[in-house]
Amino acid sequence: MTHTVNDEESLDTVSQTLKLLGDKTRLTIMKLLDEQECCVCELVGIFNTSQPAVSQHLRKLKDAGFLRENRRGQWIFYSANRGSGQYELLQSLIARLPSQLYRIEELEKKGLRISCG
Amino acid sequence: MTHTVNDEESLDTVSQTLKLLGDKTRLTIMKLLDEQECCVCELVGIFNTSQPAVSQHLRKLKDAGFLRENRRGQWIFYSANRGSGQYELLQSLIARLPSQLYRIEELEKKGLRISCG
DNA sequence: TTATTATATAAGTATATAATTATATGCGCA
DNA sequence: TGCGCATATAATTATATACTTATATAATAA
Repeated sequence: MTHTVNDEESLDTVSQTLKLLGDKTRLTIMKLLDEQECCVCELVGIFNTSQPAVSQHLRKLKDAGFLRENRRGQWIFYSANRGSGQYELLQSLIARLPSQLYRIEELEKKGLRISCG
Repeated sequence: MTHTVNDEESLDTVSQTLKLLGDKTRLTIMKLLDEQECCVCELVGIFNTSQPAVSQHLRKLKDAGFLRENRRGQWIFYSANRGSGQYELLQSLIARLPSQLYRIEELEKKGLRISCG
């Protein structure tokens, strides 16, 4: 058995995934969205970045197949796509991270939670 | 139990590690060096990059604690540092990748192998 | 010692990435 | 319809990253 094209693809796929998750904001977003569906404005309230910055991170994660989106009225709720072919890899990474649910609780204290879901 | 400083560190540590390994060349280097100790000139022969480029990748990996170095004469041999605190994370990633030993075999065929080790 | 080989580092350049600002789109409601 | 809010996209700017070229360091061998 020798080197195959699939081998190369595996290196490409994994390195691209790691590059995507090698950003602290995106990694945190994935951890949180694996625990709890959130809309964009909640994520904006949680992270110290602008709405476009959050949108752009979400776009990259969605393009890679890591997110599901779910519109309800004017809000778009995002959550981890557990059907992604890369979900197991994602899971093995975020399982190491502390829960981010406390961020949602902080949002609630500030009255910024969108609870229409 | 609430949010702690360690939690933040975990997010920082993991995201930095993923950023480091989110480069295809570095990821491949780590896979290979986990299987087989190699010197710099062998890695230069294997990857299509210059010697300084390889050196710079090795430096980053070494700074992160992922590599052990071992000088023998004029050669410096690198291998995965299995004692790294992050080795388990590293292992969970590279275990998914195909063996890179075929690259060593190709080197041998070209007569570029440093077999003094 | 000098020459040669292996490796590292520094400086510069090119490219990629993330963030901001500005604008567009889409939905709900008066 | 028109307005306000949520989100997305485009364009720009700032920053980070990877690579190249040039040079320095270290070891060996003549």
